Amino acid sequence: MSVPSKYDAAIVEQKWYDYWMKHNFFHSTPDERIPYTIVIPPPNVTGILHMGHMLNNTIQDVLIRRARLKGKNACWVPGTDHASIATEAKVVAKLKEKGIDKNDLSREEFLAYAWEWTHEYGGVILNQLKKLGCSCDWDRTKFTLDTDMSESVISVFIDLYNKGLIYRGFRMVNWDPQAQTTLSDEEVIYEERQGNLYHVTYAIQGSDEQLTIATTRPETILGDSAICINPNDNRFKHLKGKKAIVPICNRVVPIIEDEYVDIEFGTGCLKVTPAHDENDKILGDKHGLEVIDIFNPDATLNSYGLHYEGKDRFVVRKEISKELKAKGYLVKTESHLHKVGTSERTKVVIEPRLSDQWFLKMEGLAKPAIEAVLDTETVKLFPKKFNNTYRHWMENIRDWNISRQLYWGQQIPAYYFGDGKDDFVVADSKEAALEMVRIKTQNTNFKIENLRQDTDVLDTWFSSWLWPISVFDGIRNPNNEEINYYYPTNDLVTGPDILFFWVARMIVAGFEFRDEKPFQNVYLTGLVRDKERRKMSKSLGNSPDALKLIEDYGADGVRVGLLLSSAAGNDLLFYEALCQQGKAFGNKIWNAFRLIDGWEIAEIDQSEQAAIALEWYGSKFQKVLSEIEDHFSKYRLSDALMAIYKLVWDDFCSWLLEMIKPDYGAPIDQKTHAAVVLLLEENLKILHPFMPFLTEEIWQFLKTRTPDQALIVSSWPVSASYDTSLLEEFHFASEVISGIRNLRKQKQIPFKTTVELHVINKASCTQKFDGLISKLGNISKINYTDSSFEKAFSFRVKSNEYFLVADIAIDLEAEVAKIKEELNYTKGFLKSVQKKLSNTRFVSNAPEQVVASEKKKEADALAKIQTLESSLKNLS
RNA sequence: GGGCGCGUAGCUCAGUUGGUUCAGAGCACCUGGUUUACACCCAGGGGGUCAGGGGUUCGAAUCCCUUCGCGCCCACCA
Repeated sequence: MSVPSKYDAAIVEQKWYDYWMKHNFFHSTPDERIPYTIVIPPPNVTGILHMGHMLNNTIQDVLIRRARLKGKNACWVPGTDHASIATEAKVVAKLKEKGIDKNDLSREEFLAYAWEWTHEYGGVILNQLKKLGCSCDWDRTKFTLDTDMSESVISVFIDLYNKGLIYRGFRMVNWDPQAQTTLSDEEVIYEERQGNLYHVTYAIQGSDEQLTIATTRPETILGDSAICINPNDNRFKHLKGKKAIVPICNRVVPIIEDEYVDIEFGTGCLKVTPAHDENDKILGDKHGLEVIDIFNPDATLNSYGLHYEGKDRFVVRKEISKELKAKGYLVKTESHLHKVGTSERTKVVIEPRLSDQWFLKMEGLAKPAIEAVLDTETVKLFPKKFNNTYRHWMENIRDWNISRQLYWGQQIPAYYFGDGKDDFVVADSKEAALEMVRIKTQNTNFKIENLRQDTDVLDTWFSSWLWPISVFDGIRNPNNEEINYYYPTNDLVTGPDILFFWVARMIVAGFEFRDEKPFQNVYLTGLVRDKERRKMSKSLGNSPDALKLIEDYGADGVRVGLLLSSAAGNDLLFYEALCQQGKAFGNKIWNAFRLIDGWEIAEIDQSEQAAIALEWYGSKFQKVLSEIEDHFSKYRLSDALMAIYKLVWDDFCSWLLEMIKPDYGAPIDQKTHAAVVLLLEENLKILHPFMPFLTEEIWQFLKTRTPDQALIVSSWPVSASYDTSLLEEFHFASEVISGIRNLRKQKQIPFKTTVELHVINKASCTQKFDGLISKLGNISKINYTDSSFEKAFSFRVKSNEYFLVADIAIDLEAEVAKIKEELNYTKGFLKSVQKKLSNTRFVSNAPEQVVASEKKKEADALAKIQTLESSLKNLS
C-alpha cells in the first residue's frame, strides 16, 4: 500500500476504531494480569458531548491506553446516568410542546414517555465518545436505571434503613418550585442578588405604639407567627410580653425574646415565619410558635395569602410592598445585597419548605472516608489542594436528603399501611412488604391492595455513589469474580464541581459496602473556559461544537490541543488554535514518517556520523522517557505530552533525521534505516495514548503485522540507563552548530556556501560530533589550531573559539566591537562571581558544592576572557 | 463572615527541600529562507524589577510580615 502524502484523519480514524473494535482490543475479562480499571463518570443519558466531556474522557483514554501498553489488563467501564431531575425536566418540557401536562399523566404513563425519550437520545453521547477515540469496554456499558443497577440501589437503601441510618423526617428542606421537588443542600447554588430590605411597621396590641421590622421577603408576613427581639436590647424592653398585629392579615402574634436576633442588623426587630425560613423554624420550635405555610408547591400563595391567593411569590412581593406603602406600614426600603439559594438544575430561587422527606445520616459514614483521604492517603486527590476542600465539607457534613418528588428514578421502597407516622415498612417488593406488615400489625388479613408505596424516588446521586461497585455487580453479588478482580479501581477522572456530590460519596459508599476504597487516585480536571475565562455555556454560545472540532482537526488533533495546556485542577482556556497546534503536530509526525519511508535502502556501510547520531538519540529518548514516567506518576499529563512533543519535533525530527539524512538522491544504509525505524516505533508507543489514530496508522504502515501486533496492544518502551556525558557532548556540539547558523544569518552567508571552520580547542572537547557539525553547518573542513584568524568571523562556545572562513569581506571593526562587548560582559560576570567568593561568610556557610560551582564559574570566565583578549590582540 | 489557592515574557503556565540544569517552556511576535519529508515548514532573534513594599539570610521567584488585585469552596445574619 502506498503512503498518501496527506494524512486524512477522518478516514484513518474511522478505520482504526472499527479495527480495534473488531479485534476486541477494548474488552477486558479477569485474568492473571494486574488489572487497571477506570469507571467513567457517567454522563447524563440524554446529554450531548461538550468540551468538559472531551477533556475528561481524553484524559481517561490516555491513562487507559498507557496502562494497556504497560501490560495491565485495562478495563474502562462506560455508561450513562439517568439524571433524574435534569431528564425529567426535559421530558416535561417536551410533553408540554405536545400539549401534554405531566400532572395529567399517571406515573406509569409518564415513565413510558421518559423511556421512549431515553431510547431515542440515550447513548448518543457514547457514540460521540467513540469519535474521540475512547477505548471503553463497550460490552460493559451500564445505565444507572438498568434493572440490576436499580436492584443494587434498593438493596442499599434497605440495608441502610435497617442499620438505622435512613430515617423519615418532617424538616425544612430546599424546595424547587419549578421542578416541584426537594433538593439536597449540594444542589443549591447560592448567588449574590441585589434585593431590598423592607422596613415594615407593626402595631402593638392595646396601645398606640409601633415597632418596625426589616425583611427581605415582605410577602411572607402573611405567614408571620411572632416578632422577635433581643432581650438585651434596651430599645425594646417596654415591648416584652406584648403582642403585635401583623399588617394586612391583622393576625395577633406574640413578641418573643431571643438572643439570636442581631441588635445591629436592620431595626433590631425580626419577624418570625417558621414555615418559610430555617432559622425561623428553629425559633418557632423553641418558642412553640404556630407554623403557617402560605405557599402552594409551585410557590404561588395559598388561601393564607388572602387576596393574593394564586399569585406568584415574586409578583406578591411587588404588590404587597405597594399595599404596605399605601397603608402606611412600609416606612423605608433600602437596597440590600444578599445571597439567594437557586436550583442547580432549574436555576429558580429555592423555597425553604417544611415537608416529610427521607434522610441519610452522614456523620458516622463519613469517618472512614475522611481518614482514607486525609490520614492514610489511601485515596489520593490530584492536585492535592482539594484535600482542604474535602476536609471542610466532610467534617461539617449534614444529613443527606435523598428523596425527590419525581417519577424518573428508583422509587423509594417504603410501603405505608396506615396514616400514623410509623405506619410503614421498608422492603424490596410489595409482597415482602405485605409479609412484614402482617407481622408488624399482627393482622394476617391485611390486603396487598391497601399497601401504598412511597411516591418519591431517590436522588440520582444515591445511585451514582455506588457506580464503581454496582457496575461490577458488587452490591447484589458481593463475592463475584469481577468485583474481586477490578475493585478497587485505579483512577477516577472528574471535575471538582462534583467532588461532594459524587467523589466523596463514592468513597463513603466504598467503605460502607465493600470496606474498601473505590479508587486509588482522583484526577480533578479544571473547567473548560473560553479565552475570556468565561464558562462554556449554551446561552453564551461560546461552546464549540465538539464533533465539528473533530471533523476539522481530527480526534488526535483535538486531544493534543486539549491536553497541551491543562494541568490537573487548572481551568483550561480553550480556543481553536490549540487544536490547530495538535493537528500540525500530527502533520509533522506524518511527514517524518514519509521521509523515512521514502528513503531508498542500500547495502552500504553505516557512516560513523549516523552511528553517533543514533546513539545520541537512544540516550536522549531514555532521558525523556524517564521524565515522562515521572510526569505520569504525578498525573502531570500536559507536561508528559509536552515532553513528547519536544522530543519528537526537536530531537527526532530537527536533529536526528537531519543528522542521518542521506544526501539528496542518495540511498541510506540498511543498518541506519532499521535503527531509525525502531526509534520511530518507540516514539509512536509513547505517543499512542495521546494520538491513538495517527500512531496506529503509521505503525501499521511500517510493517505488515498481524492484528495482535497492533500498536494499541504492543508494549511500552522499557526504561534503561543512558549516557549523560554523551548528551552533554551533543549539547556542546549543538551550540557550535547554532553558532555557525547564527553567523551565517548575521553575515548573510547562504547555507549552500560551504565554509571552513577553525577551532581553538581550549575547552578540550572531544571531536566525536565533528562530522555532524560539518554536516549540519555545511562545513567543508574543521581545523584545530592555536592561533586566531584575522580574516574570519568568530564566535565562542564556553572557552572554545571558532572561526568561520569564507570568501566574504570581513568588517574588522564590527568584529572587534562584538568581541569587546562580549569581553565587557564576561568581565562584569567575573567580578560578581569573585565578589561572592571573597565574601568569607559565603565561603564558610554555603555548601561545598555551591562554592565549587562558583569557583568553576570563575575559572570558566577567566578562560573565556583570555580567549577574547587574545583574539582582540590579533585583530588590532 | 470563615477557609483555601493564585499573582513569573503579549497569552497559557513550569519552576520539588532557599544556591549551575534559576530566570524557563509552548504559543504569539520579529528577521531570513520554498525545486531536494513537512510553509500545518526550516533557521535565527527580541522580550520578564518573578504584583508592590518591608524583613530573615552570605544568598530569596522560592521563607516570614504587609498592601493591592484575582479566583474557588463553605456558612442561617432577617
